[in-house]
Amino acid sequence: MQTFSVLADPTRRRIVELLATGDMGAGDIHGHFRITGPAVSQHLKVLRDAHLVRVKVDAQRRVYSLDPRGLDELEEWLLGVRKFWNQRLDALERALVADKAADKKTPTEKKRKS
Amino acid sequence: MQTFSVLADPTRRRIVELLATGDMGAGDIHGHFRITGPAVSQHLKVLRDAHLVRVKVDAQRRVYSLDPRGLDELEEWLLGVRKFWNQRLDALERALVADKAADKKTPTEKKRKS
DNA sequence: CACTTATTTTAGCATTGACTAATTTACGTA
DNA sequence: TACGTAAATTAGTCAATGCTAAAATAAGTG
Repeated sequence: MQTFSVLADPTRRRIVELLATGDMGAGDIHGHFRITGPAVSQHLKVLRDAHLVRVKVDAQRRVYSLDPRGLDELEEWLLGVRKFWNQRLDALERALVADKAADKKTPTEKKRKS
Repeated sequence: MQTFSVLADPTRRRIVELLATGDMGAGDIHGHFRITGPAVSQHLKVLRDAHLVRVKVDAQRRVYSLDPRGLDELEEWLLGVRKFWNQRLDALERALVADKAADKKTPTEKKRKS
């Protein structure tokens, strides 16, 4: 999961946001930033390696577009964490429901955490 | 969105994954890694500042748990990007459908990009 | 109060990584 | 082939950050 460190850079995040709105040549991307062309090129290489963007070569122009694989990987990690997290919350809720049921049988006796 | 740089560190990511399965004291977390206690403590501070975990003080023990806010922020960014991206794909599909409809009217004449 | 346990804070070091300037590669055109 | 444009690569610098060791804080215990 290099995806996180790749998107940790604000410039690279903005490039992804930019490409979400439409495909774009390397020069066009460069136009949105104050940094030099090589800097943008380096960021694009990192994004390519992480499968967050892809290139289509058209003569000496390179047209960049979003690659869904990178974002998918991100989402999978997020879902994985949430899955375990929700299982815990569900178990907690079941315990509370069971507790409430026990209360109903002996309403005057309050249950406390051991 | 410091969330990405915070989760860029693999140790911090594992701490989040760990806490997704259940709350845990700082010492218990430390037990899962080879690095020193202070290193873990520093990571926990970073995670706290990013609202990815929170602490409950119990005497000299600190019990850590997941804080949903951090992950929510992450998901919002992801959804934002996907939103624009899907809008583009939808527009593209509409164009293709319109193109196909035009083809139906004049089946022998193939439409090409501009 | 001295002592132990649990954890954080501080200081200093080593590595990583983002940037610029200079060079290189690749393609199209006079 | 020489030239111009588009983009990538290389080399070197500087700041950010993760680590350890040492010290500090805080709470319970003899």
